[in-house]
Amino acid sequence: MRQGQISTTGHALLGLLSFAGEVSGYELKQLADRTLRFFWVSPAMSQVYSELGTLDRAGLVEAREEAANGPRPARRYRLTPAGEEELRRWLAQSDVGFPVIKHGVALRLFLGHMVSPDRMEEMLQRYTEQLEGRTAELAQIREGLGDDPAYRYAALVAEWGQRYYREEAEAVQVVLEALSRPRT
Amino acid sequence: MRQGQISTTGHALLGLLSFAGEVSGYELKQLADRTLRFFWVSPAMSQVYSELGTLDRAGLVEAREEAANGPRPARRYRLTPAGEEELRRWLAQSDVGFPVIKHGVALRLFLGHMVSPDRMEEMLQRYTEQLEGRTAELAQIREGLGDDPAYRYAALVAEWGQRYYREEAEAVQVVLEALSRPRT
DNA sequence: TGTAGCATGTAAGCCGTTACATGATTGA
DNA sequence: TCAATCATGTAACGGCTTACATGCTACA
Repeated sequence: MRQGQISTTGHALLGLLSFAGEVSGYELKQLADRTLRFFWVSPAMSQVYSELGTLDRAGLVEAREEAANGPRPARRYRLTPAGEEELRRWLAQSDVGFPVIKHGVALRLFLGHMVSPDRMEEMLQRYTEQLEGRTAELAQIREGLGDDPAYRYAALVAEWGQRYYREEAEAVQVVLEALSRPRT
Repeated sequence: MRQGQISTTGHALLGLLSFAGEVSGYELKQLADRTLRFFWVSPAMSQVYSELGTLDRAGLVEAREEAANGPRPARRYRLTPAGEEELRRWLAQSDVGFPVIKHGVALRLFLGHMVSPDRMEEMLQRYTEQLEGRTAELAQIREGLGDDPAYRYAALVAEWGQRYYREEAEAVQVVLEALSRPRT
C-alpha cells in the first residue's frame, strides 16, 4: 500500500485501466501501443507485466485469475478504488515537466558539418515518409474515436498529434529547401 | 579501442567536441545545456564525466592534464582522429529512429476525465508560459549564431525549434478553446 | 563571511530494454 | 505442419539520475 514510488509510466498504465475496465497484460500493451506511444512511451511487454505486479502489490490494481490454460494463470486486471484515488491525486499534484524530446533527426542535422549532403537529404526524406505513416495511423485512431464524449480528451490529444506531425513535415520541407540553396 | 558500445548521447558529446575544440567536462555540460537540451537530452554532470571516461578509454577523445589546482587534476578533452572517424561512421550508418516524446502535458490531457477543469486550464496556461520562456532562450541562441557558415546547421536546428515552440503554443490555444466550449 | 560559480568525481539505485523461456490456439 | 498471434513471465544489463564528497576562487 506504499505509494509515491509509482513511476510516471505506472500512472499512465493506471490511466489506461481507467478507460479499459478489465484487461490482460497483453491487451494493456496493445492499448498502450495505440495511445501512449504517441505522446509518451509504450513500455515493453515485460515492463507492462512487472509494472502490473508493482501496482498490484501497492493495492492500486486488482487481479482476477481466469481458468489457467497452461502453466501460468491468465490474469485480468482492473483499477481498485485506491488506484483511482492515487491516479486523481497524481494528476492533481504531480509536477508537469517540460516535454523531453529525443529527436535523432534534429541531432544529426545539428551535426550536419560531418554528414554528406546525400545522406542528409535521404534521412530527411525518410523522416517525411515516416511522418506520413504516423499521420495515417493517427488519423485512423482519431476516426475510431468518433465524437463519443467518453473519448473527448483522447480525441483532443489525437488532433494535437496530427497537427504536430503536419507541422513537422512542413518544417522538414523548409530545411530541405534551405539545404538545397547554395550557402552565402 | 572497442567501439559499437558508445551510446547515442556519447556520440552527441563527440559531436559537441567537434565544434568545441578543447573543453573541460564542466564546459561540455554547459555547451550541452545550450544545444542538446533542445532536441535530445542534456546529460547530468556526472554522466558527462563518466561518458568522457568511456570515450577516453575507447581512444575517441584525448585528455590533457592541466596544472591541478586542488586534489583532482583539471582535464581538457579534445576529439582524436579516431573519434572524428567514429562520429562520421555513426552519422553515416546508424539508424535514425522516429523521435520519442515524453509529453507530460499531453499525457494529462489524455487523462482529462480525471482532472478538474481548473487544474487542466492552469496546467495548459503554465505550459504556454514555459513555451514562451523556451522560445526566448532559443531566440537568443539563434541570434548568437548569426550567419556564420560554421553554425549553419545549428542555426537550422534553432529555427526548427522556434517553429516547433510557436506551433505548440498555438496547439495549446486550440485545446483551451475546445475545453472552454460546452461539450455537445 | 558566506554564497555562487568553477571543477571533478563516486555510489546507489530507478527505469526501461533486449534476450531468453515457455506454451496454447488459430488459420494458411 | 508451420507461422502468427495470444499469453505470461525471468534475467541480465544499459543508460541515466540523484545524492554524496571535495575543494578552489571571486565577489558582495
